[in-house]
Amino acid sequence: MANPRIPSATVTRLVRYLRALEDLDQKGVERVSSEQLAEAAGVTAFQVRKDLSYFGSYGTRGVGYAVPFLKRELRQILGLDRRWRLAIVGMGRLGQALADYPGFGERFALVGFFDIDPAKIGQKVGGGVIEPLAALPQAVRTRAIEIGVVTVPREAAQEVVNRLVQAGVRGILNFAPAVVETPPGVWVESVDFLAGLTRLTYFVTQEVEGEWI
Amino acid sequence: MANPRIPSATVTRLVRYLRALEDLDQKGVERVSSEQLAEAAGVTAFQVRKDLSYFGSYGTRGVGYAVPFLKRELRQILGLDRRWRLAIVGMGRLGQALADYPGFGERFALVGFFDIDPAKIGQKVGGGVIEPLAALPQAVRTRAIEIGVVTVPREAAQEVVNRLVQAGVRGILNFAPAVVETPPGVWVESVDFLAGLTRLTYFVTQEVEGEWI
DNA sequence: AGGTGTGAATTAATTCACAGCA
DNA sequence: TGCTGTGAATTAATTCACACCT
Repeated sequence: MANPRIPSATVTRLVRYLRALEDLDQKGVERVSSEQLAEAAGVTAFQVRKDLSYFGSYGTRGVGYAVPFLKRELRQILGLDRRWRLAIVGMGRLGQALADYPGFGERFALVGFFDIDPAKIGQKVGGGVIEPLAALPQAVRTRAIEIGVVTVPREAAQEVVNRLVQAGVRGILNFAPAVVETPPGVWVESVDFLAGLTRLTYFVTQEVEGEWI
Repeated sequence: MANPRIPSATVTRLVRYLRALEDLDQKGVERVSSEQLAEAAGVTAFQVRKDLSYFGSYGTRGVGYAVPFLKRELRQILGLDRRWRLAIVGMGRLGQALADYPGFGERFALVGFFDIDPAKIGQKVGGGVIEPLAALPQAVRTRAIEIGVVTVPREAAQEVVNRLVQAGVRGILNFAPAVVETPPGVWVESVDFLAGLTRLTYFVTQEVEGEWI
């Protein structure tokens, strides 16, 4: 029924299941089988059932899963049943793009925008104003910021992460192409498109050489 | 000596090793042990040695690895010993940010920028001009485009991937928060920051509840 | 009959221990 | 002596088969 130890790949797949369920829900579909959900998420039906079974029993035998119910359950499991408070550090092009990204709205509140460049301080972005990095510690406390989004250059990433950790955030979403360290209890997820692109060149190269599939 | 079957996690780590080696090389370091390289890449020394051993023997027992040599070897393994030709489809904010991203220069040539919005056609970006999507098939052929970068909204992603595949690209770097399908022989890597952010909320939530580490 | 939930079997990835070479 | 390279052991993840419920 509950959690012995969840494979982290399972968590990644839960996000896909949730997206598939949101699509289905929007189309008015009320029930899915593991087979259908698997199809929509691009995995196998075994995988779907096993993944869900780590967290509980959400389906009905002989019937399938109720879409709105499973959607709600997955949201809760993934911690999306509340609004997280985020700050972005590094208001270059990427930081600004994120500040204006429409997909944030519902589940995330962008409540801080920081940069070290004096020329940027005071500029308006998304729903706020760019502040100096020195204002971070107080902002994290007074605005209850839980997650820091790091969009600074590679060289500055670890230093910014340190400051965020010091200020008291619980998690970090790192966009810099760097391996950053955090103490236990502070989680990091990295989004690294250059690494993705390089994996791609590797696989394409292998395939071209035809040495193995 | 050579490849029985490479764990895909190994390929991901090779990218980190290469970055660490580039840092070390820049600092003028000429030799590293697996211990030092592991430290720099944030993994264990066992891992480094095992990962490298899938591809060959690059070190000297009792001494370590020669930095410039290993760097070159990893570049070759990862397919970075040549310049790849890319096109970006979807010239919204993210597409434009990528078009101007300085990190592309050396190993990637951006040779096409496409959008479906007539208002965008003809605008200048990065090193080129935005063209209509209808011009894609010919461009892929005449400019030998190998990789398509997809920066369109979620709903349009699969359709654009289909067109890129049809046009003849070998790999796709997908930024849309969607699971996209390709036929065998065409590789996809997805870069999905919303998925990353959701994994983060999951882990932080678990930690807060304190049920398991 | 139909489809979930899960223990067992299989396969994959990581960790370890140490032989082997400079 | 020191550090790599790798088979063997361990641990983790995936796949499967089927008992079980509606």
